[in-house]
Amino acid sequence: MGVVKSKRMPRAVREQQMLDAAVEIFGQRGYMAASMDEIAELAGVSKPLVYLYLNSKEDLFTACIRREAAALTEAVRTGVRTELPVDRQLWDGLLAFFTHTSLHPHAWSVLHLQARIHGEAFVAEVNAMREEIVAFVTQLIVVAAREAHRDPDLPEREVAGLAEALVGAAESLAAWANATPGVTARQSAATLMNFAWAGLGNLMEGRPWIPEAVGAESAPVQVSG
Amino acid sequence: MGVVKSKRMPRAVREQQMLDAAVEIFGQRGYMAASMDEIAELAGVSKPLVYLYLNSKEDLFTACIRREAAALTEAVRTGVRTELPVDRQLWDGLLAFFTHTSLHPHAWSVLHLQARIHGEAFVAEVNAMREEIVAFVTQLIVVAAREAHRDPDLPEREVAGLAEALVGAAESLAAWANATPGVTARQSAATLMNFAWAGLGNLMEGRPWIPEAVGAESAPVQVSG
Amino acid sequence: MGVVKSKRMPRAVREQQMLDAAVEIFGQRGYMAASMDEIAELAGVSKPLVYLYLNSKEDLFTACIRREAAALTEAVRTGVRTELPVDRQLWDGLLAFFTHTSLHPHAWSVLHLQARIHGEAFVAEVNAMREEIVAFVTQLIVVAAREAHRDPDLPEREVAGLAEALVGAAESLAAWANATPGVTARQSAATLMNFAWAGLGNLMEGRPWIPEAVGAESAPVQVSG
Amino acid sequence: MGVVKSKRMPRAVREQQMLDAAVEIFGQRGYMAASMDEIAELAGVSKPLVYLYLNSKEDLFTACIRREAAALTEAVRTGVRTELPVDRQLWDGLLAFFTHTSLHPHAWSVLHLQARIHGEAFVAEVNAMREEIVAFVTQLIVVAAREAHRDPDLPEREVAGLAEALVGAAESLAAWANATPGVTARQSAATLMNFAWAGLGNLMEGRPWIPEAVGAESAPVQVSG
DNA sequence: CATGAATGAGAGTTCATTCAT
DNA sequence: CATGAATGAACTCTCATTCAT
Repeated sequence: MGVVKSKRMPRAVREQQMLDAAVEIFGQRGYMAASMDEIAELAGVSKPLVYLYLNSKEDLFTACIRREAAALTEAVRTGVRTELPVDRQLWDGLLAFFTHTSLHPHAWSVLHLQARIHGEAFVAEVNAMREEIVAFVTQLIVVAAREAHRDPDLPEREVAGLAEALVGAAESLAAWANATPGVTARQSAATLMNFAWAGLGNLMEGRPWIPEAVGAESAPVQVSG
Repeated sequence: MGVVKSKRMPRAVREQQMLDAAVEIFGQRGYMAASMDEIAELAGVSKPLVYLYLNSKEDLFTACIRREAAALTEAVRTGVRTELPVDRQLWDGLLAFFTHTSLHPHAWSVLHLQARIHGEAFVAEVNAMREEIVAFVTQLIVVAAREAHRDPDLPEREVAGLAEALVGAAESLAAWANATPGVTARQSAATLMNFAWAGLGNLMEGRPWIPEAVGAESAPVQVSG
Repeated sequence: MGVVKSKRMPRAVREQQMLDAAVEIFGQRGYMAASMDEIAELAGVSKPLVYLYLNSKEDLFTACIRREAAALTEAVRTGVRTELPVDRQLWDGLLAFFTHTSLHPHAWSVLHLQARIHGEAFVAEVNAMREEIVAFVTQLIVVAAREAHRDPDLPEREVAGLAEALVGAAESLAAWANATPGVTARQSAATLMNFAWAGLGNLMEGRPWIPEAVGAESAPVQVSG
Repeated sequence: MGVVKSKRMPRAVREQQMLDAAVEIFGQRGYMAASMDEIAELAGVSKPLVYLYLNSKEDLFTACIRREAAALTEAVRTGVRTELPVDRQLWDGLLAFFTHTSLHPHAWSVLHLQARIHGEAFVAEVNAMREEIVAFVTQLIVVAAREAHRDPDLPEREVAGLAEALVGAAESLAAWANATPGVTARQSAATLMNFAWAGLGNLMEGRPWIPEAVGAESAPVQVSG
C-alpha cells in the first residue's frame, strides 16, 4: 500500500537517512541552493528534527563531507594490498577510486565540487581526506623511485607536485566520467594509469603500461590497436 | 589622499570596473553567496547601475565567465607558436596557462570552480573555452603520434580521455599552486610537463623531459639532482 | 485592554485574518500600491507567514476576489425567492446587492475597481461572478417579456445590452453610494428600481414602480411628493 | 527612410506628444505599472525632458486626465443643441459620448478605470468632469419634469441618484462596448436611451423610445420586432 | 519525541527622480 | 535645450531557524 512511514526509529538510523537525503540534495543543488525544507522532506522527517539531530545547515554539510570522505578513503584503502608491487597498488587504488565515485556520483559532487567553494571550514574537511590519498600516492612514488635504484630523496616539493597532479587528474577524470555516458570505471583507471606510468612520450613510442592479469573480462584501454 | 571616487565615467569603463569587482567577489564567495550589494560596493557604484548595465546576476556572471575565458584562451594562444616542435608547444602552452592563472587567481576560481556548478548555461560558457584548449592538446597528441611513426588514428575516446586527464591535471595543479605559497608558474609547468611527457615510469628511470634553452634565468624543476 | 495579539492560531483562522486584511488594503490602495508588508502588519502576522499560506501577491489577490465574489453572489442568491413575481425578485436582488456592498465597501472596491484593471486572470475571476448576476437579470427580463404577452424571442444582443446597462448602473450606484455619506442601501435600490422598471419617461408622468408591502418602516424613495 | 526624429520642436507640441504617449501607456498598463521610461520612449524624447515639462509622474497623470476630460466634455457639449427637445438632447448627448469613448479607448480607460483608484487628487480631477455631465443630465431631468407639468422641485438627492445611475450605466456600457467587438456607438446609445426613457416596464409593453429622423442609414436598435 | 506555527534578516530587482555635461 | 550617468528607496519573495504544544 505504498511507502509505510515508519515511526520511532533509533536515532542512529534516522541520522543516516537524513545524511542520505542531504548528500543527494547537496550534490544536486549545491550547498547554498539546497534548502533544509527539501532535505527534511526527502528524509521523511520534520524540519525541527533535523535541527535537533544535526544542529545547523553547516553542521549537516560537514557531517555529509565527513561521512562521504571516510567512505571513499575506506574504499580505496580496502582495494589496495600493500604487499603487491607498486604499479599494481596504483592500479588497484585507481580502480577502487573510480568505481566508488561512479557508484556515488552525488557524494563525489559534494566532495569534489561543493565542498571546495564554501568556506574554509568545509575545505579543511575535504583536505583531510585528500591528504590521506595524496600521502598514499606520494609514498608510492617514493617507493617506486627507490626500487628503480635511484636516489630516494627526491625533492619534496617535486614529489608533492607530481602527486597533486596525479590526484587532480584523477578527480577531474572522475567528474568527467560521471558526466559522460558510457565511460566505465575500468576505462578511466586504465587511461590514467597509462598516462601516469608511461607518460605521453612512451605512449607515443608504443610502450604503454599494461595491467597484467587484472581480470580478463575487459582488457584495459590501450593506445595501440 | 586615498582613493578618489571618480564619478560620471563612460559606460564602457564602468562596465569593466563592475566586471573586475564581480570576478573578485564571485571568485571569493561563490556565485550564490556573492551578493549584488557587495559587488556594487566594491565597484564603487550603486546597485541599480549594475542592473542597468548588466541586467541581472546571471547575466553578470555570464559576462564574467566570457571575459575571463576569452582572456585565458588568448593568453595561451599568444604563448604558443605552431611552427615549433610539439613538445615545445606543449611547454609554452603550459607555461602561459599557469602564468595567467597565477596572475588572476579569482578569475581562475570563477572558471574552474564556480562556473561548473551553477546551471547548464554557465557550464556551456566554460566548456566553449575548455574545448578550445582540449582541442589544442588533442591535436598535439595526434601530431606527436604521427611524428613517432605510429598509426595516427588513435582511438578517439582514448585521446579524449588523455586530453581530459591532462587538462584536468593542469587545472587542479593551477588551483593547488594558487593555494600553495611559493609555487611558481614555471615550477607547475615543469612538473606537469615531466609528468605528461615522460610519465612516472620514465621519471623513475632518470629520463625526465627537459626544456632545452628555455631561458637560463631559472632552470626547470628536475627530478634528478 | 485593547487588541490582544493572539499567537499560534490554527491555519484556517489565520488565513481568514490575512484575507480580511488584504481586502481592506487592496480596497484602499489598489493592487499595485498595496504592499505585502502593510497587509501582513494589519493581519498581525509576519510577512513570511503570508507567503507560506497564500503563496504570492497574485494568489493572495485572487483568493480575495474569489472569497468576496462568492460572498456577494451568495448574498444576492439568498435574498431572492424565485416563486415571487419578477419585479419583486428584481427588487429583492437589488436590495440584497446594495446592502452587501454597503456593508463591505472595501470588498466592493476590490471587485468593482481593482480586479478589473490588473491582468486577464483577475478579470476572469470577477467575470465569473458578474456573469452569474447578469444571467439572473437576463432571465428576469425574458420572463417579464413573456408575461407581458410579448414575443419571448427578444434579440439576444439587445437583452445583453439591457442587462449590462442595468448591472453597470447598479455597480456604479453602489460605488457612488459608498462614497456618498447618508445614502442607504434601500434608497439606492429604490432609485435604480424606479429607473429600471418605469424609465425616466414614466417617472416623469408620475407612474413610478412601487414596492408593495416591502415593509412599512421606510417607504421607497419616490419622485412625486 | 523611416521615421525622422524631428528636433527642436516648440514646447507646446512636444508636450502634446508626451501626453499622447502617456495616455496610451497609462490606459494600457494602469498608473502604477506604467513606467516613465516607456512613456518617454514612446514619446520619442529623453526622460529628463518629460520631467522638465511635466514635473512628475503624478502631474503627468493629472495633465492626462485634465486634457482627456476636457476633450470628452467638449465632444458631448458640441453634440447637443439646447434648443431641441430634451429627449433629443439626451439622445444626442449619449451618441456623442459613446462615439468619443469608442474613438479614444485608452483615454476612456484612463478616465473611467485608472483615475478612480489612485488617490483623492486624481478622483477629484475626474469628478470635475463627471459633475459637468451629471449636471447636464440633471438639468435635462428637471426640464423634462417641468414639461410634464409636474412639480419641478424634485428631491435633489433623488435626481442626483437618477443621474448617477444613468451616467454609471453609460460608463459601464461604454467599457463593455469597447471590450465587445461589433457593438457600435449608435447601438449603445439606442440601448441606453430605450432603457432610460421608457424603462423596462414600458419596453415590455412595446413602447420603446424611438429616435425620430435621426439619420436613416442605420435604424436604432429596438426591442420590438 | 515530534511537529505545526511563526519570524528576522536579507536576497534580487525595479523605478521615479536628479545631476553634470 | 537635451541627455547619458547615477541613485535612494521600496518592492516581492526566500530561508535558516526557533518556539509552544
